[in-house]
Parts: sequence; C-alpha cells; structure tokens
Amino acid sequence: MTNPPAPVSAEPAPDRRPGGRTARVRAQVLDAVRAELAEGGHEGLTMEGVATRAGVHRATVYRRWRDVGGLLADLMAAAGEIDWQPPDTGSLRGDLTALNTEIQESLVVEPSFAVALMAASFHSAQAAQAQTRLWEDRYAQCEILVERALARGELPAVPTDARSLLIAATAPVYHQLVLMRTDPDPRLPERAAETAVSAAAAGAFALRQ
Amino acid sequence: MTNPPAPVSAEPAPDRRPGGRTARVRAQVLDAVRAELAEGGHEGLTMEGVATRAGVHRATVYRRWRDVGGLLADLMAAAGEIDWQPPDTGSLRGDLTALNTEIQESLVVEPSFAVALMAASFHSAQAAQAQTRLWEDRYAQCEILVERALARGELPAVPTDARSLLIAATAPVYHQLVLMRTDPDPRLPERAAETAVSAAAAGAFALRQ
DNA sequence: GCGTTAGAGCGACAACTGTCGCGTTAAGAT
DNA sequence: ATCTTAACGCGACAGTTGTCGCTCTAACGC
Repeated sequence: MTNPPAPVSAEPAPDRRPGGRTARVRAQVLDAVRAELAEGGHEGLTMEGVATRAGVHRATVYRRWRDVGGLLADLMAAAGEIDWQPPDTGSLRGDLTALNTEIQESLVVEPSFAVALMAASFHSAQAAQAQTRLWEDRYAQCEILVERALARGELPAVPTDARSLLIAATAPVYHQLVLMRTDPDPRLPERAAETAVSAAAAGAFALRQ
Repeated sequence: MTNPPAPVSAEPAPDRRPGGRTARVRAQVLDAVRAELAEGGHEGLTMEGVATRAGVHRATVYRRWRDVGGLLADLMAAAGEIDWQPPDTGSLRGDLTALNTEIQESLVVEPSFAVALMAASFHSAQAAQAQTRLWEDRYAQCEILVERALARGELPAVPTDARSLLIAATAPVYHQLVLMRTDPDPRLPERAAETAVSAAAAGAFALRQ
C-alpha cells in the first residue's frame, strides 16, 4: 500500500527520492484523505483539511497532488493494489446480481469513495483519468463472467459483445443511484441483472459475422 | 420565459414583487449564465463571472440564487417552460433510438447544459433537486412510447414496467458518455435501444401478477 | 399622484485558496 | 562519514469566495 512512489507525475524523473520521509508523508496524507472523507463525505474534502490532519504543510499537498482530484486518484491507485475478483456464483444471472449488489453497496455506503471520485472527475483531469482506468480494469476483469456463461451454454453459442452486456447489466444501477438519485431499491441489482441476461439470451449482444 | 417570479425560495411569500426590475435582473442573469456556460463550459461558471457579465452586483446573485447550482436550477426551470415531446417514429425501436440520439447529442454538445447540471448536482442541493425533477418529468413523458408499442402489439400483452424499460434503454448512453467518458460512438444510441427492445420482447419488463 | 417596502446597489470584511521564494531536512550515492 | 539535492517546512502574498449592514431605487397598492 505504500510501496509505489508518488504517482502524480509519471515523467522520466531523472532521480527521485521515494524513500523514508516521502513515503511517510504520502501515507499520512492518504490516511488523512480517508479520515476526512469518512467525516465529511466528498463535500468536506479540502486540501487545507487534509494537510492539517496529516500534520503536513499545505504547500506540500498542493505540490505533490495538485488538487482534490489528485488526492482521490492517488488513493485509488493505492487501493488498486488490493486485487479485486469478480463474483463466481455458478450462473450468469447470479454473477451479475452479485456484481450489481456490490456496486449498489459501494454507491450507497456513507461516505462513498466511488461517488467522491465521480464528483471529482468533473473538475479534475487526474480524477477523471483515474476513474476511466478503474472502469476499464473492472469491466475487463468481468468479461470472464460472460466467457464462463458461454462455456456453460447459458448464452447463444455465437461471438458475444461481453462489454456491452456488462454495461447493460450495470448501467441502470449507477444511473438510478448516482444520476437520478432515487432511493436505493434492494431488488434493483437483481432486476437489472435479469434484464441483461434476458436480452443476452435473446441474442441482443451477438456480434455480427 | 420571464414570467415566473424568482423560483428559488418557494415559501408562502406574503407579498412579493416580481415585476419590472426583478424580472429584468433575472433575465440578465440567466442570459449571462448561458453566455458564460457557452464560453467556459461548466468549469468556467462562477457567481462572480455571471454577476459581472449580467451587470449586476455579486450580492444580488448570491441572495437570489445562492450558488452555481441555484443558477442552473433556475435556468432549467426557465427552459422547462418550452414543451418537449418524446419522439414518435412508428416503432419502439425507432423511438428509443431517436431518444438516445437526442440524449447523446445533449451530452456531447459543447457546452453541455445536461453535464453542467449533473456536475453541479454533486455540490448543490438545488441543482440535485432540479435534476431529479427533470429526470422524473422526462421519463414520465416517455412512458407513452411503451404504451404505443403495446398498442401496436410490439410487446407481450402483459402489464409492463415502462419505467424500467426506459431506464434500461437510456442508462448505457449516460453511463458511457458521462461516467466512463468513452468517446462518443454514433451507433451507441441504436445499440442500446435495440438491446432494451430485445429484452422487452423477451418479457423482461413484465410486471408480476 | 403618494407612501410603503421588496429588492437591488454598494463597499467593507473575514475566510479560504493556491502560489511563490527561500531556508531546512534528510534520502541516496560515493 | 560526507556531499548533493529532492522534498518538505515556513511565512508571505494576491486572488477569490461568500456574507453583512447599510443606503437607495423603483414596484405595487392605494
């Protein structure tokens, strides 16, 4: 969690100095971000507050992370080191339901790191990039769900657009919780999953040729 | 477009004074919001900038609209007076494709009022509320698409969850353009629409009982 | 017309944000 | 152990944000 150097500027970097103090400052700051996020949500997250809580000078935080989005991006990079595994329940419907349940929880929990990252992405290029990468990774990892379903014969045996299937299954959850802001519905994850499976069974994600 | 009084505080309001000057100031400010939005996108939209461009004192803007979200919410209220009609192409697939195309355009156009409103919704309660209302109105209006499809016999003749169908059709467009930030794909609107129709034909949105 | 007062103008203000130059500390190389 | 310098600490700073009390103007009721 603390091994990689400051990931903000990924230039050639002739000679960096990521050891002792630098790593300690990074750990303190990221801890402070987590704590501030927990207390005030993504609204209460300010450079000033993080610096103070971390016991570090404001200028240091500005120099290394630039803005709140940078902090969140780095936090995500640190969290990205823990390896996430897509669910494996034995059926496509079960897998997608489990995936959606996980997503719903990550969006509903207070404070939600996912929501904070989305909010920051509107203002910070770093956050936007980090988020795009996170989406890409997650969906790529989830493609195996579709492969397994194909192998089990749950889907028409034709080339299938796994990515579109995954997006169709998960998008409604994000849409309703993040954009429409409807109250969480415990059946939403399952319903969205079922719909996608239904469409998939009907060949809606078959690739041409 | 200029008739309703300041919509920010919707209290009883013993005696208001929405006439002449007040209406003129509102028009000037909303014009300024549009112009600032056009120039700098939702990033460049500040209370200061709007006030200056409108030729109005900062304090006036703060008092009446509170924050950027308030400005956008009022702009939306003003725009909401123009009546939008859902597409009517003769088929559910055509209608949903047209709807998605419209959505895609509203999200891709620079500057995008829709994106600005979403961004502001993370910080401003007024913007969030305005957005929720917008979603609600739009989806309610679109339910007729599903009713027409049922009448034409395009869908199984059972009680159908029109709202879920509409969300399933449109969510992927928002998801990919706003959250994932993938480059716009001209075929996305059609594909998402087709998927939803396919699921609907398979009875995925049939209501129990 | 005339009086009342909602609402706009005005300037001062504290708080916050982000940047800068410079001195100090301590990583890492020798 | 010693040197070099990346990275942090520090304080000053200009610019921005949001609020407040006051004055003034012009809607609206009569």
